[in-house]
Amino acid sequence: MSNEPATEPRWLSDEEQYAWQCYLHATTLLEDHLDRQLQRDAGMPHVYYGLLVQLSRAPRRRMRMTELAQNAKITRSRLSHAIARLEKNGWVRRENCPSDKRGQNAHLTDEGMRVLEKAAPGHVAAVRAAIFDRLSTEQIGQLAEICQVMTEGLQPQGADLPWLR
Amino acid sequence: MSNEPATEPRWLSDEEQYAWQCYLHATTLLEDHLDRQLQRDAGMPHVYYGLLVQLSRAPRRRMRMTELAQNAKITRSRLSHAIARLEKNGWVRRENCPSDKRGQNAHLTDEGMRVLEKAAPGHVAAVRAAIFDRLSTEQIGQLAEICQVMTEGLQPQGADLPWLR
DNA sequence: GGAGAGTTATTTAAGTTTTAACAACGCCGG
DNA sequence: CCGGCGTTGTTAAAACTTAAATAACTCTCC
Repeated sequence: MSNEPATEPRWLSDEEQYAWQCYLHATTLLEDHLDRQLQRDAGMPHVYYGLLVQLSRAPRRRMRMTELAQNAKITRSRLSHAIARLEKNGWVRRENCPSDKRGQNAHLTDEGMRVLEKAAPGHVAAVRAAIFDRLSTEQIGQLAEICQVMTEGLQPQGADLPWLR
Repeated sequence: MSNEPATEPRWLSDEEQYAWQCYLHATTLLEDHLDRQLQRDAGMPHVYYGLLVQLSRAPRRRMRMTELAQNAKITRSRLSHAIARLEKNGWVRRENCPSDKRGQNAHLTDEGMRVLEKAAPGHVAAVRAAIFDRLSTEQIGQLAEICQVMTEGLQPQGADLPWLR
């Protein structure tokens, strides 16, 4: 077993390097932008908002911690902290899972639902303004396609597909 | 001056919503992946690595703090902390700016350069494996184009273009 | 049934990021 | 020259994330 690179590393071509710069700039700017927008208008960062969205779409607004973490692409640890905070806000409550004594369900409260409904229009508007009102229909399809390919390569091996929709 | 939305919010279409999910998943997975890869192989997160890259490309491996922050798309505060950490590692050193007594130059040390050179091949390989070896030439162009459009809408108004390359 | 292995969720500590406030300096106009 | 205003970079405190360790529970297999 050896660690040295099998060959001279294949560097990025000019086009690739350029695309990579563009990608990094765009994604960090967007994430920052959405974080600020939501922090200002809803009092929480983007990831936390995403958790509420997930819960709002789940049956009975409840979801097991692990499932929620997987859907949101975050670690269980991070989720624990996040839910603790959201619980303090009164937007989520924890419940013991009846079928598995280890388990917890995160439950979006009515108040959490209200907060979400109040924040959603502004958030959608921000997302629109940053992306979908700027791209052609064609480009939106291309973006989805590209991101799918990326995800395939990054998804932990054997992650249970189908993973979206 | 009123705050209510002028009209019913325009929600995302199915295609847009799908693309948005794909985007969020792909970008968070990639960022996590690169963070882990670099943490493991180079002892620093992706953003910090990006700072070293910027410095390595600058004349005399030096750059003013504000300029570095702008290029890396992070706040000056965040940069201060980051440079403090990198300085502790011996990879960067601060120097007073001769022309402006308020200013500081971040200087990539020889040791920092070695760390960077050692980490670069693995990092490029990871980026390749996640993106560029999976996308067609056409898609790479599309990605760059899309990210450019996004960036245009997010760049702080009047940011001094031309901003890349 | 029970040992061993895997799963679920949390906790602790360390590291990172954000926000707001601040000190120090440069620049411009009177 | 000097007062006001903008800039540069840092800092303190709070918030957030990560990594590793842990307690409690389930599952598998004999």
